[in-house]
Amino acid sequence: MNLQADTSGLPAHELVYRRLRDMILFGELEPGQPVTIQGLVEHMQVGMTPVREALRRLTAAGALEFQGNRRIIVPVLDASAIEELTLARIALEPQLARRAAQRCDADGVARLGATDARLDAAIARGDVRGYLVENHQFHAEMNAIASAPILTDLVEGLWLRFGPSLRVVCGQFGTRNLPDQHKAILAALAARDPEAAARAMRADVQQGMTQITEGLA
Amino acid sequence: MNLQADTSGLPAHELVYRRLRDMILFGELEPGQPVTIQGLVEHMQVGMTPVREALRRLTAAGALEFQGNRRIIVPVLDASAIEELTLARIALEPQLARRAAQRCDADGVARLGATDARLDAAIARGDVRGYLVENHQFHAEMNAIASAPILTDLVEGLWLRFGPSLRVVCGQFGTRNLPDQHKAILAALAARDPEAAARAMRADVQQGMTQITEGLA
DNA sequence: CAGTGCTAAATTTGATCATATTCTTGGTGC
DNA sequence: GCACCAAGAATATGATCAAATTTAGCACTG
Repeated sequence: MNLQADTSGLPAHELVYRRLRDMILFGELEPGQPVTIQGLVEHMQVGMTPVREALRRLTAAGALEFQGNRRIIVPVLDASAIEELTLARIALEPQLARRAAQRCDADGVARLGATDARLDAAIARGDVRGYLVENHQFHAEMNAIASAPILTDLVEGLWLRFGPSLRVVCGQFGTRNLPDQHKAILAALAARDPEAAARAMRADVQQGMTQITEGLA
Repeated sequence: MNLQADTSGLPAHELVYRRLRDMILFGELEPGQPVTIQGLVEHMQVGMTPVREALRRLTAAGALEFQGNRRIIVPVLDASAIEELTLARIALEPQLARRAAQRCDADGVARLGATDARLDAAIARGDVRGYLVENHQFHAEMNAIASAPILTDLVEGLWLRFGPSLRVVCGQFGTRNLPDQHKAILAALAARDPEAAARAMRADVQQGMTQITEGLA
């Protein structure tokens, strides 16, 4: 399982992008925090051109927000943003689960099961970052099985938008009280039942987004 | 009606982005065509940094495709890409129509009606580019009424993905045979009937994507 | 002798950086 | 409280380096 897929030879702007994306997804940046080009230039030991390109990609995806005044910040989600994100996730992610159930083989179920076990372990030891990483990994692996690159792209963009806020909520409550529907999803995939997979995913999304809503209220 | 909203004072990378986006949406680029940084630098009389940033934004949105070899091309859609785009549009755009119907006032209906009239005029005079511009404008105005910035962003990204291919299809058949559901959408908005608006939008999307599928077959 | 395929030089294109310029902002004096 | 000035940050350019593609030359084979 090679999470850290060979980074040598990749252009600097790609590496900066990935590091920033992980920082957003896994909670090293918090909502409202300003992100400066110069700060990243120093922090990452690279010129400003690659930094600028990475920031453009992330602002284009909505993972960062461009304030008119040449300032960039990590977006702060209001109630209506959360509502839109919920709507979009519920519209898209069950579709991916459905496709995954149609294409999943025993090997895929096994890999997802292993990821889910690592997720449970992270919860058990109270490891917030581990939870965020494995939870994302679980969904990413499922999306890979669905082999729908465009839908997966869209969904990844949504995750980037709520990543920092999810981290805030987890930071408040720790890893207690983090129920998910992963067992039901796994069962549906193993049974090759697309509709059950879609239903379980819908429930998982709904549950996750409710947590964000309540945590930020 | 100020389409060309004040461009003075905007940074060069923003202007390059908008020009490129319009070229993609309204058919000045065709699927498979390579897009080079240096070419754009000459064509647009700006330095390479702004061009690079605009290209990163567009590749992040899926409007352009990054070939591993440092080359960028306009994406060529295969059947499965069209299927995914159709799925995503049907999942999202009816939702926007529903919200628009809930928030639309008489003024909004009037503006949309005017845009649709210009669209019909463009079809009547066989103006393919005019058709593409006004068709996009119609949907953009409706999305503005829906006031759901995140969903609108997502949908705009989808349009960027199929823009060049839509242009190819229109180029083949001219503006004959370009039916749409705009009259039904307008009626639903005027009647403040969210479900009818969603149904009509679903039909409009389905119709448009079917045309692309058949045109490229 | 013509055609094919390989190798290497040349050209084109992309990536990065250092630097100059412009804009925003926060402080200072009136 | 308002105008002005200085500091810092973002924007934009051109130069430089690296990588990839194309082209040209050459040998080899049918």
